[in-house]
Amino acid sequence: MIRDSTPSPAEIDANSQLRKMNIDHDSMATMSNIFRVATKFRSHVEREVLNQHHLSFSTFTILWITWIRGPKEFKELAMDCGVSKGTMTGLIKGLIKMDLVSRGKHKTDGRRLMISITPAGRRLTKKIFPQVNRLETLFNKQLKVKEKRDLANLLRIILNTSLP
Amino acid sequence: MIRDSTPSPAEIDANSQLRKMNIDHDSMATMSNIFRVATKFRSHVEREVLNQHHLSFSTFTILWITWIRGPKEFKELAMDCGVSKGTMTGLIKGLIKMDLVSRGKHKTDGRRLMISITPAGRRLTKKIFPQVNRLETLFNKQLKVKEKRDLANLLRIILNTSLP
DNA sequence: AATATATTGTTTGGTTCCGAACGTATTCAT
DNA sequence: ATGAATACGTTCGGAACCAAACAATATATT
Repeated sequence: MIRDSTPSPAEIDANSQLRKMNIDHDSMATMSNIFRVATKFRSHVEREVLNQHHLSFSTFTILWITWIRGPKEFKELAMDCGVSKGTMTGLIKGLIKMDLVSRGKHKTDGRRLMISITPAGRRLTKKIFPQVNRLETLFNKQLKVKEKRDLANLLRIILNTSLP
Repeated sequence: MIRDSTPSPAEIDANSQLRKMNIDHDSMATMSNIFRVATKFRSHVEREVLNQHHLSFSTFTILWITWIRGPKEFKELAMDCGVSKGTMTGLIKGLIKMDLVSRGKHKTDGRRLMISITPAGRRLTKKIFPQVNRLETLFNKQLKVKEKRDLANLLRIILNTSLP
C-alpha cells in the first residue's frame, strides 16, 4: 500500500511561478486540494449510486438530513445543503413528485415550510446510504483513523472560522 | 483566537442515530466536511470576487491554469477543472467571446485543441488572483503552517488513491 | 492501401444552480 | 391600529453542468 502525497504538476508549477508575488502558498494548497477531492467525490457518487435512483447530490442530502434529523425547516435545509432558496424550491418540488418528501405547515409562522421525509423516502435512503458510505470508505482507505479525525477537525476549524 | 472544531448538530445526530448500522463514521466525517468547506469557499469567492468580472469558478480556473502553465490541451484542461468535455466547450466559448483565451491547433494532431491565455486574460488574472488568494488566507487563518501542510497532504493522499 | 477501431471536441437535450424580482405573511414603530 | 420594514418561499431568466450521439482525425489491423 503506497501512499502518495505528491503535489500535482499544476501545483508545482504554480509554486515556482509565483515566488515573487507574495502569495500564501499553503492556504492555496489546502483550498485547491479540498476542491479537487470534493469534485471527484461528488461526481463519483452521483455516477455510481445516485443517478440510477434519479437523485442528485443535493436531493440525496435533503433525504439524508430529514431522515436523520426529522422534519426540518425549508430555510435551514437550504443552508445545510449549501444551495439558494430558489434552488431548494425546485429540488423539493422534484422530491415531492417522487413521493420522497412532503411539505407541511409551520406551527406558528405561516410563512415557514416544514419538510418531512415520507415512508418511501425513508426506505430509499436506508438502502442508498450504506452504498454512499462504502464509497466514502474507499476514498479514505489510505488514511489511518487518527488521520481521518485530524483531517475532519482541521476542516471543521476552517468551517467554523468567522469571516469579516 | 478561539479555534472551534466542534461537529455540527447534524453530524452529532447522524452519529448517534447510525450506531447500529455498521457505518464508517470517520470517513463520513472527512468527506462531508470537505464538501461543506468546498461549497462555502466556492460561493464566497464567486460572490466576492469573480462575479463582478463575469467569471465563474470554472472559468477562473481555466485562466489560472493557462496563466501559470502556458498553452494547454483542451482535454487536460477539462480534467484539471473537473468538468466534462461538453461543459468545457461552452466555457471556452464564453472566454473567447470575452477575449480572455484563444483557440489554437495542435502541432501534430489535428483533433486536439490548444488553449492559450490572451494578454487581456493575463492582465485580468494577475489582478484577480491575489484577491482570491486573500480569501484563501482568510479561510485558513486559524490554522498554523504545519496544519495547513498536513491538511493538504492528507487531501493529496485521498486524491491519489486509486479506485477499483 | 483499405477498413476497422480509438480519440478528440462539438452538439443536443435535460437537470441543477444562482440571483433578482415578486407576492404573501409576520413583526415592528408609531 | 395602521403603515413600514422585514422574512419567507416561489418564479423567472440565464449560466453551468452532464451524458449520449455525432463528425472529424488519427492509429491499428489486415
